[in-house]
Amino acid sequence: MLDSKLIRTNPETVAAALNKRGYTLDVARIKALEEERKAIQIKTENLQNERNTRSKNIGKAKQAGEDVAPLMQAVEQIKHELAAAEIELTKVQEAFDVLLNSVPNIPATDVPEGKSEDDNVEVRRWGMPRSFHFPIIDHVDLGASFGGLDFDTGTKITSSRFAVLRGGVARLHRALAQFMLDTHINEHGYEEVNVPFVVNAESLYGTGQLPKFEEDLFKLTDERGLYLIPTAEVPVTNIYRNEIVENAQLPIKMVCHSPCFRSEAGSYGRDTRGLIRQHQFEKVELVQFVRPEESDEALEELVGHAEAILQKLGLPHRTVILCGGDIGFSSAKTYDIEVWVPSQNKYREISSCSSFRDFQARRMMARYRNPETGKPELLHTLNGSGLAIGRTLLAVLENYQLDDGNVTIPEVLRPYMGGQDALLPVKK
RNA sequence: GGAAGGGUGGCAGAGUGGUUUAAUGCACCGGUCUUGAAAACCGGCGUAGGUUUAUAGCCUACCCAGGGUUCAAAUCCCUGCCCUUCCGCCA
Repeated sequence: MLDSKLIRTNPETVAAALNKRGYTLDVARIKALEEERKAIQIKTENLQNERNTRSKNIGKAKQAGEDVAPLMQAVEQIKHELAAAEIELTKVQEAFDVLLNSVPNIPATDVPEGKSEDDNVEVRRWGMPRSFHFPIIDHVDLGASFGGLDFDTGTKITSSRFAVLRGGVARLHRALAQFMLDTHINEHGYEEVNVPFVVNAESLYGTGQLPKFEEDLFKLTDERGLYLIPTAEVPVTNIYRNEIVENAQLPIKMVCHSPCFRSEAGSYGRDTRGLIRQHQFEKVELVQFVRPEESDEALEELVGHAEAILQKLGLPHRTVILCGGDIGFSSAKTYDIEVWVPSQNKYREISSCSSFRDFQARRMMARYRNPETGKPELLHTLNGSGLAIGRTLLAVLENYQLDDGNVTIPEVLRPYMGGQDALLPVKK
C-alpha cells in the first residue's frame, strides 16, 4: 500500500511514477474522492465534538440536580445528523481504500523501462553452460530412469501438477533443502524459522496477495476462511505485523523452508512437462526487515545470498533486473535469478528477490523505533527465494547428467547424501 | 469436545453508565540537587486520522475485534478471537 497522504496530496506525481509499470492511476477520481472526504470528515468530527460537549453538560446538570429534559431534547437532532454523516464518511473512505489497495508499488528509479519480460535487463552471468557430446535427456526422463520422479502417481493421488519423489531423487531433494538452509544460517547470518503453512486473510493482505490475487491461492473451505501459503514470505513477513521492533534488533534476517501451494490459475498449458510449474513445491525463502536507508544495499546482498547457492552447486546462471512492466504488484525492485536448463537450452527463473520498501510494512504496520526521532517508523521488507528446491533439483539432474545415464552429485551435497557421489539408473 | 474465569498504556494494576482529561506504581526521558552516582523532588511519557507551512495548537477515534443499546459506554447487551485453570481426547 502506498502512503495515502502522498497519493491524496500529490496524485500527479504518483501517477507519473507508476507509468513505468504501464499502470494508469485514476487521478480525477482520487481528486473527487478527496474533496468529498475532506468536507464530510470535517462535518462529522464537528458533530462528534458537539455531541460530546453536550453529553458532558447533561452529566453535570444531572449531578447538580437540574432538569435535563430540554438538554436531551436539543442533542436529539445532532444524533441523527451525526449518524447520517458517519455513514457517508464510511462510504467515501471505503471507496478510497478500495482504490488505494489496488494501486501497485512505485518502481525504484533504477528499474528499467519496459513492457514485458523481454525488456528485462541482464546484469551478470556466472558459469559456462556445458557442451554435451551426447543427446541431452531432460529431468523428467532422467528422474524416471532413477525410479524417483513420478508425475502419474502424483496425478492419481491428487491431480495434475503434483508429483511423487522417491529414493535417491527424494533424498537429493531433501539434501538441497538442508544445504540451502545450512548455508544461509552459517554463512549469511540468517535465523531459521518454522512457521504455519496455513494462514488467515489478514496475513495475505499484509504481504499483498489479497485482495487482488485470490484466484492464485488454495483456500480451505471450512468456516475459518484460511488459505494454504503460496510462499513462506506470507507467514514469515507477518511475524512482525502490528509490531514495533527496537532499532538494535535490526536488521532481522530469517530463512524458512516450506512447501508452497499455488493454484496457478491462468497458466494452463504452460510448462506442463516436469517440475517447473507444480501446484505444490518447496522453497527456501529469505526474508529481511531493515531500516529504510539500508534496504537498497540489503537487496544487493540478498541476491548475492541466493546466487551463492547456485555457485556452490556449480550451476550456470544469470541475474536479470525486472523492467517496470514485469515487476510484481508489491515490489519496488526485483532481481530474478535464472538457472541454465540444458534440455530447454535457456535460462529459467529459479529465484526472485525483491525489495518492497515500505509497501508491505505499511499494510502490516510493521515498524521500528527510530532512535533519532524516538518515533515508530515503517520498516522496509525484502524477500527472495534462496532457492526454489524443485527447480534446483531439475537443474542439478540435467546439468550433471553423464553419457552413461548417471547423474553426478555436486560435491557440496554429498555430506547430505551419506557420501554418495552419483545417482544410478534403476536396472529394469 | 465439556466447565469456569479472564483480555485496560512498555509492564503491573484500579476503574461496573456522566467531575475519567483512564487513577496509582514500575520502567523510560528531561531537569533540580550532587565532585560523580544513587536517593529525593519537579516535569514529561501511547497510537492513528483530520486541520494547518508546521514534528506548534486545536479537533476526532482508539481500554482484544466487530456489531448493538444510550443524550452519554472501558463500564450494559450480542457475536467472534485469544489467554488461563480443570476435565476429556490425542502425535
